[in-house]
Amino acid sequence: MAEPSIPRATAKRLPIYYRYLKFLLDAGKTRVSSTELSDAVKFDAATIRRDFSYFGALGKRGYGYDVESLLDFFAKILNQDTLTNVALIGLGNLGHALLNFNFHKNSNVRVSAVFDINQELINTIQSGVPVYDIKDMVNQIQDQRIEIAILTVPQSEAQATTDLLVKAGIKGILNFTPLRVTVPEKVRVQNVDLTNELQTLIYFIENYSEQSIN
Amino acid sequence: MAEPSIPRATAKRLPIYYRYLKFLLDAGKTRVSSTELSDAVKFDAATIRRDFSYFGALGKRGYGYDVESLLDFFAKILNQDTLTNVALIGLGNLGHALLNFNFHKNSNVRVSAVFDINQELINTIQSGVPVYDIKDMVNQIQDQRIEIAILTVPQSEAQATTDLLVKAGIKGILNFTPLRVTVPEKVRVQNVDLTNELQTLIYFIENYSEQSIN
DNA sequence: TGATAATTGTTTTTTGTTTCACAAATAAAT
DNA sequence: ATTTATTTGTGAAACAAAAAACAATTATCA
Repeated sequence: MAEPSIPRATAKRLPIYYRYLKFLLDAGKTRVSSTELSDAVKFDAATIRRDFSYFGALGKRGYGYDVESLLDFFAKILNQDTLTNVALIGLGNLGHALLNFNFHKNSNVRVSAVFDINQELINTIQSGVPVYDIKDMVNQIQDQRIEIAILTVPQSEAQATTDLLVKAGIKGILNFTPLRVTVPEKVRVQNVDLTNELQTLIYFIENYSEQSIN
Repeated sequence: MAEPSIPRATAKRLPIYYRYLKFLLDAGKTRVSSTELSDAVKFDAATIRRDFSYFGALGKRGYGYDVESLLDFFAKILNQDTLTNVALIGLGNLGHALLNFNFHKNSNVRVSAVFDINQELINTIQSGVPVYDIKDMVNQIQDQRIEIAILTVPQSEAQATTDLLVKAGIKGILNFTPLRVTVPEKVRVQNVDLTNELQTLIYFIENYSEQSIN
């Protein structure tokens, strides 16, 4: 692949562009300007043009961007042709919700294995996905060549479970626990901290007047 | 309050500091250094010292920070003495999970009202919280003086529901829908986009070698 | 008590990101 | 055909955040 390494801030916006372009295509739109995109995705139009320009000249001056070809381009960039299997670790409240959350509907991601310690769940199929004993996690992840895990275990188990994931050779963890887990350099962790999001929102409301946090 | 307006990046870290300090206090620790904090929360020690210094000289050179007084300080900053009631809009998969997700356990936040369109749920109590008809949302939110909403309705309803929330005078929305909703300046939106988080994680794994995204 | 080690608070530097502003290119209109 | 309106792509400026570096201060220990 070896794309020219794009700024991180840009990389985080790519899936948002992709999703909205898909929406536009479905809606039958053939062209779109950076200003229109800006209205929809709420990033400054200049930011959008700059983001796109990292990948070359994708638009046409005086015209805008061709929806279909731009979408095709981003599909390639984001590897939308390849299905990514992810493991879900921990089938509590949030785990269940994420299992039913249809990642697959708008993306190339599918939960293909669930791990838990609850004997009642182990060896059952939940929402179409097999549930395994967490004791078999390392082997299963290796056998199934899964590289991404969604972590929704209790905080107290977070580090130990992460260590197992690392041992299994996982490359990325979407961490829903409030613990900031420790991993080797090569493993990437993306934290989703719901309590934190809410508290930050409250803090901003109480202490700032202007808009937008993201 | 009118604190000297702190950088946004710092503000986002405050709840994380707060939570970890609470953990330290519970564990019986009386002092902590920026280096120790750095190990736990994964921000550079210099960043942590800088963050704290926006609030004055909270530490002691050669010693570190006193856990209890630092915690007290952050509790005030984050208004931890006041309970914040939030409304949950939409009781689907994710809504249920968030209702059972114990925000209250580590924070001053509580879901105090749920709104949905499902007649089977309306006027029942779910996980200790009353469910109202979404038709009564504007009135209820105003009567109960709720200022924050968690939005977990289907994407197709997201903008219309947001418009109602704005009408009801809500000040902040934690938006779990993939739609980037449009709101007036004064209303703050924090987007939590799960598909996006996963796709970003995958993109980073495939295209970058170094660590950490947040 | 004096020397050494630890650790903060802050200045400076570096890095990263966003936005402005406008020339270049194109499309649309007359 | 020519003019006018649009819209990109990008250099430069502005802004924001992170990290390095280190003086100042305090603790600890011999």
